[in-house]
Amino acid sequence: MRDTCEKPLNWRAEGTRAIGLAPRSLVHRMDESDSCTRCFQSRSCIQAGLLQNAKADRPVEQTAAIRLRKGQRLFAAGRPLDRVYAIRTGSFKSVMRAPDGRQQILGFHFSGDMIGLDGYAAQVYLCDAVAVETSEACEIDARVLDAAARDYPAVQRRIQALVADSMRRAQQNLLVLGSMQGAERLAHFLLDLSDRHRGLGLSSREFALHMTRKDIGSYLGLYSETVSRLFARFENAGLIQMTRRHQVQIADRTALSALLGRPSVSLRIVKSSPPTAD
Amino acid sequence: MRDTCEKPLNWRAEGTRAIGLAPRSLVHRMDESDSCTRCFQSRSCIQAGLLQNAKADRPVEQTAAIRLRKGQRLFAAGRPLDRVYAIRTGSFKSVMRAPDGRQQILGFHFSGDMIGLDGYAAQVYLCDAVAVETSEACEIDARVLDAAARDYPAVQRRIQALVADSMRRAQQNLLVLGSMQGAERLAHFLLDLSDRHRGLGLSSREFALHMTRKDIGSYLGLYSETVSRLFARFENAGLIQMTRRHQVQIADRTALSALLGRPSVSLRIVKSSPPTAD
DNA sequence: CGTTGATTTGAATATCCTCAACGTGCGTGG
DNA sequence: CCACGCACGTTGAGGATATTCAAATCAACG
Repeated sequence: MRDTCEKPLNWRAEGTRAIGLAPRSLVHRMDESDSCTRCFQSRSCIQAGLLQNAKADRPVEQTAAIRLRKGQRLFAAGRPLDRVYAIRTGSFKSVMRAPDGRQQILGFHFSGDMIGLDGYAAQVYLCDAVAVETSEACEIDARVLDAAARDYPAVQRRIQALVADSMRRAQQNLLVLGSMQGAERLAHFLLDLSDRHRGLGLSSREFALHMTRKDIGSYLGLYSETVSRLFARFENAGLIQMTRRHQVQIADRTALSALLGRPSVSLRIVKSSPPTAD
Repeated sequence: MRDTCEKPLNWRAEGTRAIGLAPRSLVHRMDESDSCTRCFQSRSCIQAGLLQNAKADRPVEQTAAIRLRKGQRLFAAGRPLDRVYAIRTGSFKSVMRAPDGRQQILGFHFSGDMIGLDGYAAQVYLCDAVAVETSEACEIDARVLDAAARDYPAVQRRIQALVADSMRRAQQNLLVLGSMQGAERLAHFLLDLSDRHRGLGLSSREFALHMTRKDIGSYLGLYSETVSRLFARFENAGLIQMTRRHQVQIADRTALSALLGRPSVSLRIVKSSPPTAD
């Protein structure tokens, strides 16, 4: 019943993780650097991850992963939820649009995350999903997923956990927006990203921020200028370092965490731009 | 199979509405002013509403509704979700506590609302539920609910819809906190309450705000002083009128709605406190 | 190499927080 | 029933924080 390849799969960086219950439960494994498209582009990895764990084997259908360029929309709010998506590469943002044109970014999603599940109960997408950069997503048919959930308790539980996460995340963000001020919000954001990157097996110390300052601002309830200034303050205070325009390095994780929990106590300039040789 | 009383039930004001799919689907009906405790205090109304609609009859267990005084807690975040609750009378707030002691109010809930369902997927309560005033709630055993959901698609759908609502509400509030300023947030809050009161068959023009200014502030991401000042500005501008300390009357709904969608344009004093004879 | 969009920086302003004092209403107990 | 105490609410003044508008800089891309 195995189909394509036998190589180890970098489950964490691929769509499979989204549903897969544990790496060892996957049928297919593949090297991180391997790009065996035949396997990646099929729905097989995901379903294999699902069904193998449920102690079943199933024939696998071949479908292409969806590729989106920056700014393109994966799904639109209000549409009936017929598929959910596992992000293979790149990143997406969840955008909510108010009738008056205003928009709010509800979250950012990275490789391995599932998106669309916040609308699972409503059976309707609650927000737009827009690619932050060129990205690929595996589509998972909602009916197939429902069927799997009906037949296999483990799958059912996994889906529930993912839905629960999106609820928890929304409520957590309410706390962030409702009772933190700028510097604290940004610190929280950076630490959250850091943790999630660690979860992906990537560096939690240095990572890319492909979204714009405006996007970060929308997510944090701030204006892009404010975000920009906060980044500058963090850098001056020695908390972070911008290695490139969209690449941040956590220089002092402890001090960043210390920003949480209390108002923006100090943020004194630590190094007044000493002309160091780098 | 019917047990206690045959009188018409004010479904809207009672816990039954929470799950009941439509008033006419209820087995038991009772007059609004009637206090037939035997029926109200039993789980029967709720389950009858559930099961009758699903075209089934079942024996009914007798359990008391829970009565809480102001400030008492119905359930606590982190505990396994073994029951959900339908509010019979009074009101509750959902409170999230951060490890650092800070707290954020996630929502207010009134008679007829179900609470606890935001943690349904997680199988754990995600927040505390605290009585805003003396209140009564009917408990619904999660296992009984699950069983009903398994057996009856209509019940399943109803629960999903309620879970979906709590998700939608959380996301909507993210928009409010993330991209509206004080006056707009309060206007939104008042209009939301107004609509919900209409939904309960109560006046959408005048209603009570039993929660404190501090609670409203926490919910809206503002300080109680700011909330107080905003109320004063609204009253001066002729948008609302405080009939009592905790009773508000929407005087100019159109103008209130107009506050949404754009920044706090004007809020000019309409009547400079003319010494009217009242 | 020029155009475009994003980002940074500056200055002025608005909003909201913070502290403090005072007023009000409510419940308790005399 | 009244007096008291206490929590809540209101109001004011000052300051911190974030917005807003404007201009300059930077980066990416054709």
